Amino acid sequence: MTGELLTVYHQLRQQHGPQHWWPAETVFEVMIGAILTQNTAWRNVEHAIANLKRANSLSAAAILNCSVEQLAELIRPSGYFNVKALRLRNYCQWYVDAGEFDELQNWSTGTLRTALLNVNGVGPETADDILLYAFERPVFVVDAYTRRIFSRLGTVDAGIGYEDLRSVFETAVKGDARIFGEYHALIVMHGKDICKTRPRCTECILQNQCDLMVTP
DNA sequence: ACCCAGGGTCATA
DNA sequence: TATGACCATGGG
Repeated sequence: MTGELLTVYHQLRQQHGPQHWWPAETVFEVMIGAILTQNTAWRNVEHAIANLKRANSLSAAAILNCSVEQLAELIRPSGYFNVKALRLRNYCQWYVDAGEFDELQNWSTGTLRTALLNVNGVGPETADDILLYAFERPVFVVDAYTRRIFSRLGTVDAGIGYEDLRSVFETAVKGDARIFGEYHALIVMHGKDICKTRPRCTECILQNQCDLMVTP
């Protein structure tokens, strides 16, 4: 990794320490969590996943065996429960049809990404979450924090598109999945634990400007 | 009471 | 291709 992106990585790493993401017990839990966390606080997703576990429904077969109404009720705390229930079903149907992890593991990253994006309810960020944290492919997950931080630092234009910003990171970072995962985790952690609650806190290392993270 | 969170789809111009 | 409406809970 080189340049400003390396500098910021070290600053975030020094401030927050190692993250060891994604918080999940299995690769399937990563996939479900990636869908449930769309525009939703992770805390709410934890409740939904706990409900699925309690109902012994955290598997593709169990989810496909539920009615959408039952599924929606289980994931209610994660918000958008009606659309997300359909998205989970769409994903699980594709996953089972494709041969699940043991088969998908053999697909190239490009083929797998295209297939994921073809599932209704899986967009670029969700696909990259799954590619990185479930399949351990070296892709960078771009989120709202990434664009906000690096456009304000002047690294990229504020209106840069998802694919262009992903390309900037993947070109500069050039590492394995572990480093991509740590970087994304650090960006999210910086947003929700420090800058969100303490605008202008003096502990922030990003040019001493925690207001970088405050919504414009 | 108000604001937003680890997005994505669909209709419209 | 580019905006806008819509989805919905829980914590600050």
